[in-house]
Amino acid sequence: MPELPEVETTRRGIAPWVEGRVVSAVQVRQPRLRQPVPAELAGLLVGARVRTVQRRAKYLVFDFGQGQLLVHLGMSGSLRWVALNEVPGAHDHVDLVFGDRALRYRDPRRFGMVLWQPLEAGEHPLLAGLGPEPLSDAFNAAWLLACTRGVRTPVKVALMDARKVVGVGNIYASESLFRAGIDPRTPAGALGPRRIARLVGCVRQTLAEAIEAGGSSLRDFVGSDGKPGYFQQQYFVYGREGEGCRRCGGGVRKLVQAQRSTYFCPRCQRR
DNA sequence: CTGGTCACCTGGAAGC
DNA sequence: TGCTTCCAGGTGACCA
Repeated sequence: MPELPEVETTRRGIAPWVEGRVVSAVQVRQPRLRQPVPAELAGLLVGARVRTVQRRAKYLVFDFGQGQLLVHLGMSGSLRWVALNEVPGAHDHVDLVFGDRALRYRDPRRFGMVLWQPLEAGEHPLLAGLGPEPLSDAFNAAWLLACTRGVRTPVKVALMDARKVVGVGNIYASESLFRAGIDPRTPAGALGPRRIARLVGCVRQTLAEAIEAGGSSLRDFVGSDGKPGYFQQQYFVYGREGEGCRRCGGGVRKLVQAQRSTYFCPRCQRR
């Protein structure tokens, strides 16, 4: 997916277009996403007005008053604001139509989701139990320290645990740990208050800078205005195995943790 | 509870 | 050129 910065960039890109507008039609070409797109989606949304477009973790939350449309972009999803007469491609699975324009959901790998949560049902189960937003005050050193005590999981894997903090994906987990000077293999519970505090700051800084940069330019991501053009962010370590560390010049190494690639500099990052 | 593994799906790149 | 294999931004479900 788009990691959190891409989701936030998408939100900022589409919100001005869809907020306040009324859905005139819904087109579902492929309902088989990670979870099925609700069959009654058109009946629920046609005639309803988008109040706000918010984000919780990597979910986009379209508030319609009587309920929320949750959109998760999975690994390869994107949302674009298109002219209705633009011919949909093979992986353009869902359109929310607003007059002569549409919000078009594309997702080649179909790991994403489009879900409906009625107002009376409260918080969606997938959102319940999520940890704090990384850029909120609730994600602080005291919290991370508390929820890593006794945890033997490598800190990189722990950072990607949504119960501890949401929105830290595979790229930014490696990047944050590089900035913090922490070896990704360190058991989370072995980090003391000072290093935990440093890590919290580095996570926030890494994500904030990426959002500022407009998200990273990745193969499947297309800007919400239709231009495929966020500039590629310069990563410290991600995807740079064998290349020189930008800080010390030493070789960046790659290892696999929990079936995901981790990149780090063994000289700059310590246990 | 924790920690580890698997599954879902397509496409692009690398390898032969 | 063409076929095969590997790998990719996520995360819920399942198991010991």
